[in-house]
Order: sequence, then C-alpha cells, then structure tokens
Amino acid sequence: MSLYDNNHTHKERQYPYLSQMKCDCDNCELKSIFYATIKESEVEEYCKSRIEKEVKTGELIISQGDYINDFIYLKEGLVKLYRDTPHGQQIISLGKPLDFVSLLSVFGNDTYSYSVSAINDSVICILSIKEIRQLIHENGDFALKIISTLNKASERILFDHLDLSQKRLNGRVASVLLYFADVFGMNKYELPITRKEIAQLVGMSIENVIRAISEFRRDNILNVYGKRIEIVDTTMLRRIRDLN
Amino acid sequence: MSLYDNNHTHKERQYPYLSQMKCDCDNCELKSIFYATIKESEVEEYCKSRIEKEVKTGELIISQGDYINDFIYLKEGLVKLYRDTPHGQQIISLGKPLDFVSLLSVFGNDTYSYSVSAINDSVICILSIKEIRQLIHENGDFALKIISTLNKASERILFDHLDLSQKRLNGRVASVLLYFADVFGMNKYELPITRKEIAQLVGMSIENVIRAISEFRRDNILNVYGKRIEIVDTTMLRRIRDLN
DNA sequence: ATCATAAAGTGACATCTATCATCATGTATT
DNA sequence: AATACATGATGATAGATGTCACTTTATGAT
Repeated sequence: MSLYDNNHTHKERQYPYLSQMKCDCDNCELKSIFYATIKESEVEEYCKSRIEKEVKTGELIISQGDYINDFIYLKEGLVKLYRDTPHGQQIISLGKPLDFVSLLSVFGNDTYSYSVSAINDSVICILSIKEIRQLIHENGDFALKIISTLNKASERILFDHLDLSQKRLNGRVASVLLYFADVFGMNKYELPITRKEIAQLVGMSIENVIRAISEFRRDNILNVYGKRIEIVDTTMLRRIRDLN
Repeated sequence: MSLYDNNHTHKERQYPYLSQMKCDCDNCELKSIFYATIKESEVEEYCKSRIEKEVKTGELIISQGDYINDFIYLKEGLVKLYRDTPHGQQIISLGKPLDFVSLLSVFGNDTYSYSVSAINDSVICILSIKEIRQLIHENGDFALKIISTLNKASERILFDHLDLSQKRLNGRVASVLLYFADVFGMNKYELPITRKEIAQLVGMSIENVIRAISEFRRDNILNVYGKRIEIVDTTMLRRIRDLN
C-alpha cells in the first residue's frame, strides 16, 4: 500500500557506498555552487569523495551530541531536524530534497545540537566537513556562496518559527498541510508525519492538532482518510493560515 | 534620573565619524577575529576604515527593506532586532555590547528582513560589507572564523525562541528578567525596555506580562519600582524560568 | 489469525491567555 | 500649571489550549 519499501531485507547492505556514482542531481544546490566556483576537474574529485547513503524511514541520521564530521545534503526523501527537551521532542524543521541537513552551527560547534532522522526512505549525500572547510579556506568564491546559502536557510527556519508563533492552532495546522502540498506539488498526498509530529512541529497538543484536522474535514476544507489528505478548498485553507 | 542623556542638544553632530579612533574594544570579537587571521598592518587599515557612530535611545539603525551596505557591530548600549507584522512589532532578539547587529542573511540577501533600533544610547561600529566580503574572499582563516561566529549567533537566536515557545507566561517573563540581570551583571537594574516590548519579545499580551511581574512582586521574588527592578529571590525566579 | 502497541479520534473539564474596560501614574509639550 | 499621551496596573469575562479519560482504528510482530 505504501509507496515506500519499508522492509529491512537488505539490512546487510545498509551502507551502500556508491562512490562510483556521479553527482547526478539536476537541481543540487551544492553541485551548482561547486560548478560556479571551482574547476570542473576538481568538481569531479569532490563527486568521487562524496558518499551517497540510503536511509530507511525512522532511521537516525544525526544524533544530538554527535561529533560533526560530515556535511550532509538531502538528495531524496524527507527528514526532520529535532531536539529532545523535557517536554518531549521538539521538531525544529523539516528538510525536503535539496535542503541542507547540516545547518545552524555546523561550522560553529564541534557537536550537533540537534538530531536528524528520516521521515521517509531517503537518500543523503555526505561530504567531509574537513573538505568543505578546506574549500572555504582556499576558495573565496565558494566561501561567499556557502555562507550566503547557509545564512538564507537559517533565516528561513527562524522566520518560519516567528510566523508560526503568531498563529493560533488552526493557522498552524493549516500551514503544515499547505507546506506538504507544496513539497509534493499536489493537493492530494500521503501525510508523511503523524499527528503527534505535527504537534511537535507547531507546538500544540496532539489532541488539538487532531481536532483542527477534524474541523477542517467537517467544514469540507479537507478530505481525510487516515494519512491520506486531500485539500479541497485551498483558498479557505490559505485564508486560515494567513489570518489565524 | 535616567543614566542616559536623552536630550538631543547635539543633533547637529549626529554622525560623529570618529575615524581617528583606534579599535579599542578589549573584548571585540570582530577585532579578535581580525587579529587572529590577518596581518597587524592590515588590521590597522580596517580600524581606520571603520566608522564609529553614536545612536540615541529609540533611534533607528536599520530599517526593514534597507539595502545591506554595512556590517554592523554593537560596541556599547543595547539594541533590538524586530520586524513589523500584522499583529504589530515582533522582537526577534536583543543585542548587547559586542554582539553582531548584522545577522541572519547579511550575506544572503540584498536587503534587511528586519529592523534594528537603539533601546539605550548606543555606540555602533560600522564596517563596509564589501570589505568584509572581500576579506572572506581573500582570507580563508577569516572566512572560517566569521562563518563560525555568525552560525553560532543565529543558532543562539533560534534556540532561544524554541526554548521560549515551550514556556508559559511566567517562565517567559522570568527569562527576560534574568537575561537583563545577566547583561548588567547585577540583580538590581533599570529595566531598559517597556512592558510592551517584553510582550513583543516573548509573544504574550502586555496585560499578562504586567500581571506576571506583579505576581513576582507579590510573591517577594522581585522588588519593583516602575522600571527599577531588583531580583530578590534569584533561585525562585530561575526555577520559574526552568519549570514554566 | 492473534496479540501488543502506537496512532487517531472525541468529550469533559481545568487552566491559561487575550481582550475589554477602566483607572492611575508618569512624561513630554505647551 | 495644564494638557495630552504613553505607560503601567487591575478586574471581569470570553476564548483558546492543555489535560485526562476513554474508544476506535491502524500497524507491526509473532
């Protein structure tokens, strides 16, 4: 039923280091930074040293406290960045394909201050943080590009939180539902996270998140069959997001 | 009564370009980055091109939408970073001496996505963003240091918001009061912001912020005479911050 | 298929917060 | 001194959210 292969039959090849692969992501921002700033021969080199790894749904990619050795980039799938608090998990942000997973203080700290795990089966690109630091050190153009990209991503996360904090329950839940419609490019999709995770993302209780979704269903804004979501009245849902 | 000279008698010298001054801030992080990464003769050069400017209480330093031409650093005083929203001003963070004022997307956008104004009379150091970009471009050590510093500062702001969002009214207000005790290094201080600004900072209504302070006063946690605050029971206030 | 467990859903109620109205105080201006 | 205006303060009330209890449904493991 699920689009994703959740069985673990190939656990024995859990680390498929496919280093023979090319950097073949058409829209990879990192690749475009490489191509814009360093020689093509060198790009090839970095492509080779890059590791591509498959991670299964639920698998931990980064654990809070881990030493930062890698610079990680999401090629396919969906991940969540979160931290453990006395009140349970707090989701900092969701990462969609072509987002940096290594964010915030990758260049400012020795250890990660947050965890990352796969929401869907995903493919991540792993580069050595040392090599990236070396590149920043040696190549000014690359340094400027990467600092710009990271800055923008951090600001996006912060401002999303500032926006959310001004909304009430319904507006927050509407934001999440519309976010996924945007990620998938469709108004009908399989919700990749649980109600609990939505709650952890928007900072409300599980029960109230469920109530909000139920209310949208009753008001014919959504069709809901478990995780299957269809946004029927996008205009109204946007209005709720923007006004609540 | 106020510690600060609020009259505007010397408006005619509103831009005291004191370029003859040395970089004399003992703890200036930017200066220490300079000294750690570039030649001393060059440091002198940057010191000279630097502009030191006095800003009065309430004065706007950066306005949302302004083109980013400067890299700004707070030498003395206190500033607030905020943005205008349909719900009024939302304070993003407070900047204390030796904090960067230019944050977030200084290297990622053409224009500022937030405003900055002086809470107290302040002194800011202004460097050309072009020169800083040039330095990043030419000097790998400098690039790595500055990216690390900016990353850490951005993470601090984001995590402060994540922390606050998990607290209730009293915990949020306690956080602010303890923050200022930390900034001033004293349990007795003149609150530099209004109750309204505390509300805009912690995302609660003015009335409830006032009520929280009144409650702390009634419970003998604070002495309050208008803006004059004395934290009597630091332990209890910390407990409220950490548990609420 | 069966079981255990997590997730989804709902109602009742307690708690927290926003809003409105009102008043007091302080500050700046004339 | 008189005025206007922002700030500070408090009570009453409505509205929003959290918590608890419980049921149903879905999911995964045996």
